[in-house]
Amino acid sequence: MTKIQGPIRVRFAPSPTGFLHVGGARTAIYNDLLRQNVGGAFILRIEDTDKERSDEAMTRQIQSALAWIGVVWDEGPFLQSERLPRHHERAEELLAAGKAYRCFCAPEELDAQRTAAQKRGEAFRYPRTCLKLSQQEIDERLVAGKPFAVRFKMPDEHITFTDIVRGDMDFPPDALDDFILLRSDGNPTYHMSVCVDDIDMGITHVIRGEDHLSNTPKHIPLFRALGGQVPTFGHLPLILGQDKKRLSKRYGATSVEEFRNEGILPQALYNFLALLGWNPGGDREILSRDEMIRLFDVDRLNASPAVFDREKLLWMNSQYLSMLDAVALRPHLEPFLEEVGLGDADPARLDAAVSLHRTRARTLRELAGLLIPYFRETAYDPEASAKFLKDPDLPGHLEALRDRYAGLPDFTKEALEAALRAQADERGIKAGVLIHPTRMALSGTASGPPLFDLVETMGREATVRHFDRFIAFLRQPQPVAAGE
RNA sequence: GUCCCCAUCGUCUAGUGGACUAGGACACUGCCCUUUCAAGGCAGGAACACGGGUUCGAAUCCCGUUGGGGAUACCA
Repeated sequence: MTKIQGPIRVRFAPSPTGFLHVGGARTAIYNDLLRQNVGGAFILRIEDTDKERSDEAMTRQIQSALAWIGVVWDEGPFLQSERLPRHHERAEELLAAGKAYRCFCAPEELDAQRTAAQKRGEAFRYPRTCLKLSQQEIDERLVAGKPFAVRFKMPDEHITFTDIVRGDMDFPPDALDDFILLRSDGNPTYHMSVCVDDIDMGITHVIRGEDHLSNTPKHIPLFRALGGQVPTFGHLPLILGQDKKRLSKRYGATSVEEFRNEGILPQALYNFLALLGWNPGGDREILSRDEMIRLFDVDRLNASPAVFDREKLLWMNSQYLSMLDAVALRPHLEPFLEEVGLGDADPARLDAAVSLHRTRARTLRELAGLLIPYFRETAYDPEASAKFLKDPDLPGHLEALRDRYAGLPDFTKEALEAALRAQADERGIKAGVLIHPTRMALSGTASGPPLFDLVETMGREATVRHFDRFIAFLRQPQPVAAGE
């Protein structure tokens, strides 16, 4: 297919009726990749003309979600609501030029006709009742103060265009009807607003969701009637849920904000969403934004819908967690540290602990949870600690090990390991007999990073304290289970 | 209902008429590594929706069926 030549002007035009959905985010990402790949400008436009459903807070929310995920826009945000007079003005021009006409038909009447047509198995098209009105009839209604909408006079011809992702499209004239440009309250409809804005903003490429595919044959003649350059279109397939139906709340998080709160890294979400419907060629899947920009090619955009796979997102996030070092992770981790009460923990120790645990967590929230034992006493996992209670020699072993560690000249993992193994030898036991309870004493769990890394990072003082506490735990009278 | 779009492992995908015994990734299973848990390495099971064509040859092109999705608004 044809290579897209820059500079181009693309736009992302969400309506602020909710948090930024992953589908919207993906659309923004493809616009971002295209814009960065070929050069030009990315325009952010907020389609807030539906005042009842729009919310200023959501507008800010969408911007912050886009910024967080790493989408860069060059112009805007422009609020569509502020351009209403302009939309109105252009509609008046179409009316004056005879490219649009007033429709006095009552909505209820049209609804009835629509239902009847559907019953007969036919597609309903506005029968152009009001197009046939004489000037005199129009004037009479105007004088009588009859409300009217303004309809676009659709040309009676096939509308064809080449969609970037779907190829050649052809819509026959009987599939289209004279849609409304201006409502009877004078407000422009979505179709009117988008086309006027796209023209005024010099948009050359419109990459949007598939739900707009059937709007495109309406928009193309409108662009022409308005004397504007018809942009190139590309319609992205939808993102589906596990049941292959449109992604919905039932499957958990669907907005960028929710993934952020769960502890997904922005790089991971960007990467994951970009690959949901686009393939850069080759087998690599972990790619930075810069690499994706370099490789981006609309020809490799998929036309079939994709199911959103949470598991794979989590996997990708864990890959990013492992790739980034503790310092790079710091700003992302901060809110989650606050959440678990580690907001003012010692940074050096925090970084050391993060390096030990990053490959063991799938989300930032999980990672923060794994860090707690380094700073606070935590409960011993009841199931995993139960078996240590059965060994009467264990408290003695651990006391000796504690004393050895307390007096160790250098508290390094090599020295710690040598000391532990030496003690095991002296006592004629296997190293594992000491290793496992020591891990439990320090972290409260049976799993985690290599033990001596854990001990070193914990530090001498805290280690000794943990030993004391665990020895006391082992020695306390054990409750006897009822019935035994 | 009508119009439009889509169809490769459970999922994301590679594949653009012969190199396909259909490749990779997630998930799953087994093995290795190992003080545990991860990570990593190796191996395994797992797909061309169905039916007709076209062609010497079809996952790939055409038609139909089925399934899924979208649009059918004075919502965006």
